[in-house]
Amino acid sequence: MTRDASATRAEREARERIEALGIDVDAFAAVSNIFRVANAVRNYTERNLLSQFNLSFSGFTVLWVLWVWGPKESHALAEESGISKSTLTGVVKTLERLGFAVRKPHATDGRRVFVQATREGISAMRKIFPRFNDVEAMVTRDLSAGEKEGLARLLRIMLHTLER
Amino acid sequence: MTRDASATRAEREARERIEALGIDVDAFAAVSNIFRVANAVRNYTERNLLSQFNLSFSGFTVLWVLWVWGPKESHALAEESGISKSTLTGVVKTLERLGFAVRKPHATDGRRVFVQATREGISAMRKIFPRFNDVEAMVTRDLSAGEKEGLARLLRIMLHTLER
DNA sequence: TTGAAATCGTTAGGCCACGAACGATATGAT
DNA sequence: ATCATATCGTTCGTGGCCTAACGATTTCAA
Repeated sequence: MTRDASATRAEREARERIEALGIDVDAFAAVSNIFRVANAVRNYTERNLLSQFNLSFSGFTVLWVLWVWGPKESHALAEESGISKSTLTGVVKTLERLGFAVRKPHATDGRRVFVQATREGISAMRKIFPRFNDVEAMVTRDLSAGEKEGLARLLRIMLHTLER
Repeated sequence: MTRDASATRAEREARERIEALGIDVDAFAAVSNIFRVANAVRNYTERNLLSQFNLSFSGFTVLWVLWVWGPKESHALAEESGISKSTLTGVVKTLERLGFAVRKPHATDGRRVFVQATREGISAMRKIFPRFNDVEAMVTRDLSAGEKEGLARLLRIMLHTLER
């Protein structure tokens, strides 16, 4: 069968080892599979796509945010990218080295810094993003459109739960 | 409303910026939300639970695998934990320093190494895992049991797709 | 108007992440 | 028995990732 949604061997093992402890097995299955999929997709895209552009997954994410939102201040860029500001400092340094982004000082506030994508950064994203989306389509190819929407809906509920 | 599954602002922005490019928007929404949730839950557990035991998320994962499966050879342990063997070397070093795991040479093959959890490692996992599961239950608290199962099912389909 | 407090991005230190290359060991063909 | 080949875990180099602490700057109250 093409769509094998039975529990993996790891899950069955875990279930046996754990059953006595009063564990919420549904929550465990849902969350641990989120980690598995995220990890697998991240590794796949880094190896097979992003490495060709010398981009890490985080570098790609940050550049993507800059592409979609336009110039952003550091703290907002970090938050939107899901990384800490100190990590962002390093990532932006790498993006600058690659010629994909630049830092711009704030006009009136000497503490603040804008980051914006360069023309090369934009141009690279226009090449990369469709291919990234190809990977997204590939990894979800055994889900129907309705299932993809349902998946996204459930995940958004979780995000909303986490944001409180 | 308690369950807000409408698209986030980021998603709406992205959609506008992207619509012209022939992108698979359902795949995009599904996959990008997987990353968002995984990232958020990982950060949450590292900050609020694992840090108390000096464990990183990877350290926790590896120790969890050892707890569930018993002693494992390095390559299998790395694979099951979703990290590379070179990363595993470092993580096991940390676990050894914490007293949570030990390395055991293979009886007849000088190249191979077993890793196994110590009594302290097992004891720590018995404390940590229920609390980890509490977090899993918390982040999925706005999903019904059926929705959690459905979520896990869709993710397993994706894993199966990726494993080919 | 000066001095405490808040806020900004960066740095420092530690661990984790990968691929590539390495030394040690084992295997298999001749 | 020997030598090429394969396989194992580790090391190396580079970069990402975090928190805590820092200097620089701004804000705001006295």
